[in-house]
Amino acid sequence: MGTTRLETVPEPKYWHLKTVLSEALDSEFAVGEILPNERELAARFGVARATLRQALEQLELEGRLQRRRGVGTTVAPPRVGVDVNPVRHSWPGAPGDAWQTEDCEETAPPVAVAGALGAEAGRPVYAVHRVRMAHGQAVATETLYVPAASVPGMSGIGTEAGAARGRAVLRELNRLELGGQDRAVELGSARAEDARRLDRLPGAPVLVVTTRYLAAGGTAAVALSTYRADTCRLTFGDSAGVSLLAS
Amino acid sequence: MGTTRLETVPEPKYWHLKTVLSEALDSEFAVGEILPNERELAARFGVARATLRQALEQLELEGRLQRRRGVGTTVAPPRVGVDVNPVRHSWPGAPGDAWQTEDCEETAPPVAVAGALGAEAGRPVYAVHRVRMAHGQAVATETLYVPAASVPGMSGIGTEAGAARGRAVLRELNRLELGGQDRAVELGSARAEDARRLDRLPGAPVLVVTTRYLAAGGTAAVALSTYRADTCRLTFGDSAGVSLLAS
DNA sequence: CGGCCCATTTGGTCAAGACCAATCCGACCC
DNA sequence: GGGTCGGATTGGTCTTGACCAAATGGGCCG
Repeated sequence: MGTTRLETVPEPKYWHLKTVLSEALDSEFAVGEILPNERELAARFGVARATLRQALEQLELEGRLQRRRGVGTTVAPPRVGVDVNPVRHSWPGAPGDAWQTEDCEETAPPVAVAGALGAEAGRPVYAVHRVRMAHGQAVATETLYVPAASVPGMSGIGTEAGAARGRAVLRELNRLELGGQDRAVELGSARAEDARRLDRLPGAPVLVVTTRYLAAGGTAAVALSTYRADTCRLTFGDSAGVSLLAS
Repeated sequence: MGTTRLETVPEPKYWHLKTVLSEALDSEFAVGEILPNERELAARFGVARATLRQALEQLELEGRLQRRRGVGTTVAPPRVGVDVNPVRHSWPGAPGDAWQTEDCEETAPPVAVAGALGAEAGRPVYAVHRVRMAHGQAVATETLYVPAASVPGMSGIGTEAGAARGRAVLRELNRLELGGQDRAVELGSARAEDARRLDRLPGAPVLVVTTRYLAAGGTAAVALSTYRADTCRLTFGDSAGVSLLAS
């Protein structure tokens, strides 16, 4: 990464800058390596720091960079493929399960959730909070909403601790005959609560996955999952889901 | 939306601002309505224009707003659900097909694509370019890579026009026994070419879908699709994929 | 030695102002 | 009537400069 000056070009400076940096990342830096700090990079390219940051933000959005206040900007490893179609036996307690149940509360569901649950609207639900780990870091949070009426075996542990109670809900739900799933994926920004769990700043880009678990009687449960968009590639199906983005 | 002043808060101003604006959008604005311009909004909230823009960018990322230079900032309609699991008969020519084939070229595939195609690496492929329409606007672009050897019936129309040639490739591909698909979804930023087709600025956030079409002999084709992240909610399965994000 | 504290480093936030470029629309001319 | 030119409007880009907050690491103190 030399002391290349930007010329007057029809395209925005930050866009050109992003291209230059991207090529430099490919050829001159190793994963995990730390870049010069923003003030020095800006000076080296002859642009304002704000302009440089615009380029860095794009690269971070694409999962090429990782920035941490007080530490620096490092080259990010390739995105990790995360299967959103976990086979049934990978639910809590089973081997290979990457989800960690953290809490469970009995509450009135948000309106959107109540609507998705159909006839069960307005009735109390269990909200089970889970976190998904990959490579030692949290990559996703999830809230699973289960109508209380669907898991009748729960009455015995009404006041138990959150995590254990959540595992019990999932165990009961696992006993039901589930007829399939129904998913949607969209872009969102992390709420303060999710950002904290994912070790990100509020507003960080996340992939929001909405799942409906279907049963004979209708919708057995719905889940709202948020995956770190910078580090995750969501896969559907058996393979690892090769990325063609490098092309 | 009154002349509310921001107080000194522990959270960033743009974050608070985003919350205030978001609530105002829910209660005081209709879809399609145009907001006051950025300079006036900034003055009204007593912040710098850059700070206001940070809040607007977040809201645009979440699909709440739509901004167009020279026009203004308008309230965006809810995201449109787009099924990425099109049934087979919806391929070109069939009724209900939202894809429009635009061009087709015979070329050497990018390395990432060659790798995904396995044994066919290095061999020439057809690159079919398509655009997906929804509600009268382009919401996705796609490049489908098919090994030339897989569609032998093409020799007769080698020099034909792009779009017609592309449709022929798809028709031939459709004759093969396809064994299923394999998908991955990740966040990306629109390349200049895709941005132009999607009526967005370069770097706009997109959902990148990588699809492998499987056949008996291995991978029959791969597709790289980019969906407008601001306007699309990708759905998998039969239902419309209700969004719980409003909660 | 062990733990606390503080200066340094680094990215994050914010301000004020300038100019650029896409768009729109009315005035004008043919 | 219809096309064309030109300002006015609006979001997009860029600069300079300042301060804030998380993280680190070295040094001091018990």
